[in-house]
Amino acid sequence: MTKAHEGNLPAVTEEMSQRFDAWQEAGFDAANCPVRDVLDRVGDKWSVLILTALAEEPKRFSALNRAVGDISKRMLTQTLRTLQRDGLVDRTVYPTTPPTVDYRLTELGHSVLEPLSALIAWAETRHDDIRAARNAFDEDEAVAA
Amino acid sequence: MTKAHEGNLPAVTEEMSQRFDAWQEAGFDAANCPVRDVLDRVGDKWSVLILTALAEEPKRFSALNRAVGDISKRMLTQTLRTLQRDGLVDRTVYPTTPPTVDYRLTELGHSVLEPLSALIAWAETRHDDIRAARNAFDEDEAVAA
DNA sequence: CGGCATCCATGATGATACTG
DNA sequence: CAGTATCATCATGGATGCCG
Repeated sequence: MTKAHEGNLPAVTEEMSQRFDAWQEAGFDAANCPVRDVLDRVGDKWSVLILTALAEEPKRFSALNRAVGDISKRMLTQTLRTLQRDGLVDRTVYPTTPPTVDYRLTELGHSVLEPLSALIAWAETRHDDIRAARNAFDEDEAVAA
Repeated sequence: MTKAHEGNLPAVTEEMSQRFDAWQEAGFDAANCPVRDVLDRVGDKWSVLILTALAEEPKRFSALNRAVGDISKRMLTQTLRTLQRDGLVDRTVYPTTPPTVDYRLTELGHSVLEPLSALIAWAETRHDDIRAARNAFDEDEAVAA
């Protein structure tokens, strides 16, 4: 019954349970939850990619479009607007013809790279484990059927 | 033009741009992207909440149902299945009548709490900034209209 | 170049009822 | 208790075409 993780990560475990208890007591209003707010942006299809693309230097709309790859102009515009609205990205228009617009991370946008980078690193180092678990699960399922 | 964030977080910035370059070179297959895999789970409506609820101790289905709050049995089942499939959660059935089932984090599940906790902490400390940015943005929009 | 408006397909989520 | 099955709904995202 005892798994390999008994007592391995007490600090974070403690942290998370306390957070959960706090949410419980506060009633946990999902509509106004900071975590949900952030995860909505982190969880959508393009935000993380755009944030990453802007990490090094500001980029223009069309440069972003090329950099991100197969994103449509519609989604690029929409995602950038949301990131801008949330204060993660700054939009600058230069009154040239044709118009020139560039996007850059704000201080807030830069600061989110830190926790985000940790999550991405976890994803990359642990992805093999996820894939293995997935294959095992699907095989068991196939046997059961 | 120079913002307050010039040269503030060089390490993470560097990390992220290198990651982005690596993705570019590799062709960035979105269908088989580790980050996308993780974000899909982190970004959905219930996974983080369930992971958090299971941080301290294993819980039974109905206990989870109560703990998480307004989740439907349907979504609880579905989310738990996915978490189990990805190897983050372990499901144990005790052959009693009526049936007893409990869910607990695997080592992999525990390990993701670390980067996740950092992201949640960021969300909670920076949420005021996000809200402020959002209000400012919406006001400007209202003025323009 | 940097968008916006429109339409549409898909998947995610919710409500409800039923079951071993 | 711990689900499954079915249907309805809604948000997300893609395709296309137009504009200053």
